[in-house]
Amino acid sequence: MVRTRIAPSPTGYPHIGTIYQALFDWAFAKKNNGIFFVRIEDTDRARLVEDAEEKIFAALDWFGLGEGESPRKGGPYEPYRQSERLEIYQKYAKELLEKGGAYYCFCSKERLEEVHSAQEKEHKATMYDKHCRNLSKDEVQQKLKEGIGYVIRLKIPENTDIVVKDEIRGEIHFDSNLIEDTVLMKSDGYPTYHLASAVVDDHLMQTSHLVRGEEWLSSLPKHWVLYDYFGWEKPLFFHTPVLRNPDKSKLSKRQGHTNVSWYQEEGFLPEAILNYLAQLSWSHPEGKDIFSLDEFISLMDLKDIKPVGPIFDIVKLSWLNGQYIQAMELKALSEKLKAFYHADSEVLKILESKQNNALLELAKTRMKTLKEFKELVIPIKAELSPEEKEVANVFRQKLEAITDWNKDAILNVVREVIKEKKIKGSMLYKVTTGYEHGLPLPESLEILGKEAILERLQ
RNA sequence: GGCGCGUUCGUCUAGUGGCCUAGGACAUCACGUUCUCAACGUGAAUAUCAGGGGUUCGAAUCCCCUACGCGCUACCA
Repeated sequence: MVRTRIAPSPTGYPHIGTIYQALFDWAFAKKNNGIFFVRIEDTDRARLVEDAEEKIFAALDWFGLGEGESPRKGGPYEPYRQSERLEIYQKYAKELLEKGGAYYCFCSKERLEEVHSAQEKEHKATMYDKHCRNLSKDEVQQKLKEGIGYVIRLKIPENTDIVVKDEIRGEIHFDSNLIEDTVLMKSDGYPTYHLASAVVDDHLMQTSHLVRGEEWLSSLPKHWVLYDYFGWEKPLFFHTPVLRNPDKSKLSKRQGHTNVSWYQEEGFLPEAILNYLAQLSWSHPEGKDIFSLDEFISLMDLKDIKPVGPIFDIVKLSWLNGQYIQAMELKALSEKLKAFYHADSEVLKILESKQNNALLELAKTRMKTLKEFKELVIPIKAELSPEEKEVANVFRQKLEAITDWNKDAILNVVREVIKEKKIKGSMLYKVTTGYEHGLPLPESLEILGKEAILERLQ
């Protein structure tokens, strides 16, 4: 049984990188008739954002990446929210303590800082010096009795070569002496990612293929050791590359757009974004750039993901989005636009008018995002120069003289004015729409009607 | 500093020892169409396959070194 998951932490609003992960998880589960589930990792109480969880699910729904099991849907491995699973982690931490795979650590923050700065001075790896690793049972009992705060740390074996396997990159070796005895249980009683997510929950929830960001690769040896201590079978690990800014750093708000909400506000289509994301580190066997989700599901495989961090190219995404818009049925496009402009009565009025379809047909190839629709159909008042005013006047008079209002007659007028006034076509657009370019004048003027146009040219 | 991962046109990529004098897509430029802008069509330019050593009759493809980029180096995930 294939079981994949995303495990977002509600410390911020939905990130495009989370969707990128979810896409591969979701598609792979679909492909294998498996389950894609969502677990909420809310163990970092300090950074918790109240409505973040709700927003994550809303984003998943918007993209159509629905999950089989989650806090909102329930499932056989409930609960799916880590803050509700505390006893479970405590139980396993205790088990590990008994097995000798972990130990109590009573070191103060101050002591840890001293150790780190001393190590830094000597240019050594900064890591816990295992000070509490060999405390005797009595010493531990004594300190516990005294009520000294503690954390539980993982006991990494010494002097061994830890060989882990990432399904995308192959075997990777780590010197165990360079792996820190990491904290498993914090002093507040909450577990860290290493204990809770990577190991206990993914084992208990039967994750078969674990897809996560490359930033976790460095801690894979810790998870490996943990699985071995518990004697559990490991999932297959796939570390996906991180999405990057144009300067190659990790995709950030400063340089790129990380929030899903930004893409929604700009009028990108979820299916186009998914298509873009899919072809970033995976490529269609026939070299296609545009392919459906179904096609992706049937052709993709997690091991075909490339380990190279791609730069997020908003220009190519825009092109793809434009292609999707062009390929849409008018009716579907109209619905999308209505939803997008639900709060904009001016645009809504046009979308609900009789001329809607004719206008959409003209607009279709001229917008890369839904947001660009508005300037194609809603004119603005632009400051006109004396020359432009004169052109507007002539244009108006000639249009007024048309008796049979149709695009051919309008086109004739357009040609005449351009010739007589020796102007470029763009000036005519400016005097009628406020923009230097827009929907073809003959067709759009015919659709809008003589009255409306004459009034606009006043 | 240490450890790990990575490196093919500006960008996303194809490529797994001979089909590669490296293919496609976006972007760029030109031409066609034309009432503007797009769309569409045609074409052009852009990569000594990070650099250097090997292995081989033959390497973008295998090995080693170096450089560079990125990630990790928290009682965050």
